[in-house]
Amino acid sequence: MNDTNKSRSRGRPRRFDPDAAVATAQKLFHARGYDAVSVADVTDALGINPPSFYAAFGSKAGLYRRVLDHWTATEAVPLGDILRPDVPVADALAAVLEDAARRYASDPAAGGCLVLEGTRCNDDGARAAAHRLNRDAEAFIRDYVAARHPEVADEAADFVSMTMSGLSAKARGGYGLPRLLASARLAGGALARILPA
Amino acid sequence: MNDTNKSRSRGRPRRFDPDAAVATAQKLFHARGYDAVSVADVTDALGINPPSFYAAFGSKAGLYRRVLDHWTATEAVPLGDILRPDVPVADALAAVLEDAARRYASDPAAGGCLVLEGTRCNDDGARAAAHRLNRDAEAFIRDYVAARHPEVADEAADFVSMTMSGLSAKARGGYGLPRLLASARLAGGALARILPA
DNA sequence: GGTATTTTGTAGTGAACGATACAAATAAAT
DNA sequence: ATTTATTTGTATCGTTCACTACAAAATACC
Repeated sequence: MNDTNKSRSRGRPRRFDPDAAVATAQKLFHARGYDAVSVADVTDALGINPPSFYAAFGSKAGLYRRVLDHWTATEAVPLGDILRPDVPVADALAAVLEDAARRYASDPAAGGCLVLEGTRCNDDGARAAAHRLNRDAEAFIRDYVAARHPEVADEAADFVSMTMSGLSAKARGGYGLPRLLASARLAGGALARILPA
Repeated sequence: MNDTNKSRSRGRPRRFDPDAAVATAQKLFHARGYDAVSVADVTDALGINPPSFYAAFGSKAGLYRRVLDHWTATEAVPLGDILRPDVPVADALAAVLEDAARRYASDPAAGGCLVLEGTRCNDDGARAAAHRLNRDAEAFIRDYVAARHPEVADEAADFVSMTMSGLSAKARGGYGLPRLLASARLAGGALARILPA
């Protein structure tokens, strides 16, 4: 509201772009996990000092929340695109698993899914933020299945979610694309048994 | 060698039993994970002081290694019992997944598999120890499958391992036995497609 | 009983963590 | 040019971590 360009940026200009900083921090968090990345790691990578960091992001968890938002907008599995109403449900869910396998393996330096791995960190606020995103995704999948197969919606959504967690864990453990893809396809095939076209 | 009962225990006797201490520590590590358990947490739970702890276990990672040994001997999925040569491979692997689901859900306070969760901790030594156990289990499964279905041994072992990681993650996330079991059975069913009886 | 040996309790080590106090430095607004 | 708001660099703060030095206490051996 009072953030018009009238009273903006009086004084020394920022030496860094917050959006670019979020992208850099995302790489760090993705590669090493929330707990293993210190604020000093971030400030070193950005070439800034702690006060600038806290002025921009408030806290380590605050930066992580912005990283999660950036991730969901750019690199998360696009559930809204894949879960189409004109495709058999089993095929759509199998496509989600395949897409997850490809994304988790796309960056060998990174490790699995930023959100799923974030749900295991030791900071309450950061873990809660990641859990919230994960629950939203699970609910989205469950609702998609329920529209056509309500009696197995919970079972199918749980299985997809469980498989994505397993794929993410294995990606973090060093599995490459071929192995992840094979496991994802095997899991996807299982869905056809409870979700007839 | 010179640990005969001749030169044993001169001075004040131990106030705690190391074996019972390992069991107590196992509960702590299992419930909260390696990183979230401090040495102070352990010494408080045991009613001992840090010097006694370090005299008995050497280090936090040293205690963890003993906890892992105790776990594999008592609470790990008994692969040697389940993977029998007189059972169809697909059935045996499905039984492994079911057993894992039951074990991971058996203690609501605990979270998943001690070993699998340990592979994600931030201590190099502890993580390596957990990874080693996990690799051994994977190799055991792979060898079992290879004896009768060598062409799909890697694929099947990867899938079982990935599913166990997913089950453990979901157990840690709060899923109860019914949901874990449903996902485990769905995954087990997928194995029948590549492992004909 | 005296002595040797081991564990105990207290206290504290250095390092790393997330987060700040404070004043010099800088550039827009007047 | 002066003022004013903001960021910067430096130097921490307080806490927690894994781990240890040291001396008093307690028991087995002689």
